Amino acid sequence: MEEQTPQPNASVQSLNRALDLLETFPRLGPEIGLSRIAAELGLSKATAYRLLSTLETRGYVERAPDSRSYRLGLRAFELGMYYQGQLQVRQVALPYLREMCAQTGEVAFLCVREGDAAVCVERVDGSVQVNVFSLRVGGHQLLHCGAAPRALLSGLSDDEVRAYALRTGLPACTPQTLTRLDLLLEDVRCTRQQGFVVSLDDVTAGISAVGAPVFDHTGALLASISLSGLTNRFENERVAALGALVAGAAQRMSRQFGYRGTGTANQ
Amino acid sequence: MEEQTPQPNASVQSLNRALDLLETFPRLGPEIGLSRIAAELGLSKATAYRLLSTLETRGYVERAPDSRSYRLGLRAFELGMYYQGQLQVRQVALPYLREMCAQTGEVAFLCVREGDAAVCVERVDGSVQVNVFSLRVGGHQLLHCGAAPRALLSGLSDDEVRAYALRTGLPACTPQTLTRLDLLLEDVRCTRQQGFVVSLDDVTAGISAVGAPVFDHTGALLASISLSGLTNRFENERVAALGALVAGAAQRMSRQFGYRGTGTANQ
DNA sequence: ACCGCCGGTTCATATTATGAACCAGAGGAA
DNA sequence: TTCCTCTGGTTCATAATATGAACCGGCGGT
Repeated sequence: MEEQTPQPNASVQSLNRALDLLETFPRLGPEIGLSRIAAELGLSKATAYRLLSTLETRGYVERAPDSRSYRLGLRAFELGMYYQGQLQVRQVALPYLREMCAQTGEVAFLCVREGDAAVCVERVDGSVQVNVFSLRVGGHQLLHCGAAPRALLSGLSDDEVRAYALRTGLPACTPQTLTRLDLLLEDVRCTRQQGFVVSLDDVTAGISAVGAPVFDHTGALLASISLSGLTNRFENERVAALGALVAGAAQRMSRQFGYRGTGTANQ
Repeated sequence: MEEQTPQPNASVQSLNRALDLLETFPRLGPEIGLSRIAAELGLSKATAYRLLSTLETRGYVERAPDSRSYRLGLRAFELGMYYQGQLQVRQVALPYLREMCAQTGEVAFLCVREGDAAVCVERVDGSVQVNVFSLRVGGHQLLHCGAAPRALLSGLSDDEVRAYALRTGLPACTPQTLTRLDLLLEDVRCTRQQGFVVSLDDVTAGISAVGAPVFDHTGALLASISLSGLTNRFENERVAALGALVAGAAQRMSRQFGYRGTGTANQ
């Protein structure tokens, strides 16, 4: 209770604690015990227990089969799926993702930005089976690693990219990850010019992708799409073709949202 | 503040209010204004605003593009997808769902029980395009309508079925819905005997399905699977074949969970 | 039989959430 | 234009609310 919260806005602390609690499950493994949770959040067991009880009766938290520890509950899932179903950019994107998959056999992703991360909101698999993607639907990825994330990054201004680099420090996923700001800025400009990102092994070794950003009628960055697959299927000429494909799809999507620009320098 | 909550367990009321608020979005449309929310929840605007602000800074609520009204946020989606990814029954079920789809061309569902409703946690589409299913992934359905829901119902005891009927009143979705307790009990017993449910137009006209329950090693009901499609593809002989297929898949799943019984009367 | 740890519970305390009343601004009507 | 009525947002004194130290009873290992 000896907090010195600057209180930037009105806020409800017990709700914040409950949200911290819910987010503990993804952080610390699917099932956690009461004492662990309390310790982790810096709460007394009583407080943690009350929060857990409330969340449990509401279905946002379940008891594990051993009935000792807790895990995330079904209601959380229901809310999340409702969000996905309502997301209009997803509705617009789905046919394009399917089309790209059918044409190429690769895997198509749709991502939106959340702060410094890209969140994958949809994935459509093509004919080629690949299961080593680090990006799950509903999962995060920093904006400078991967095709769809970097497509989002390229939709930001240079200043925003610089600020992003300062905040995150551009950690590397693989030796191919762009970890220097100057190279990243250059890449971002190149991306804006040709209309698509090329990502070769920069998030997972052996996985490559191409991606492109989607804008709305105000020119604001809305989402990004990508085509991912095994690196050995991404040789030079095909990369150009795939890039043109995603860039074209992204541009048609942007038009559908009323965007009048091109998002590229040529064309 | 003049509540007479019997307080069955420890509970945090501001958290309850926040959860009510989140659940308001699925109930009352994707985007809602502050005043509407406050009125709907019986809160003062100040309280609703504080809850919304907290949820918004945490990403569980977003502002609509018009920046006046609120909608569900990306974090809710992330949590939900984490739940789905961790759900072990889904991991086990997926190959079976895919197999059934590939063999039949129909659409396969996986449902789990949540109180009086079945919640769809996975859907795998076959070769036949059908988009009129009332059951979305993450969506509800009362237990007495539809193949997968009724498969869950058949996993309950007769007394539980009776209690369910009393609670819900067995509302009808279509003229084919079983709305009489005696018929429902008979159907449930029949289901247990033959090992699968047959659902003909009882939730949506023109849509039929077969389903079967999945049990764990303690014999507790874990989930149910179903195959759904256009009714004109569900003539008598094929229904029997499809029923045997889902019942077999469900039984193999149950075995995988350590269930030693058969769940049926024959075999 | 012991000990330590677990989840769960109690209760006096004061921190915390509360809503009536209040702004400022947007949009419609006249 | 002016007026009016909505909206979302803010303030502040009040008391209702959440809080954690200390406490159980039970389980598992030693």
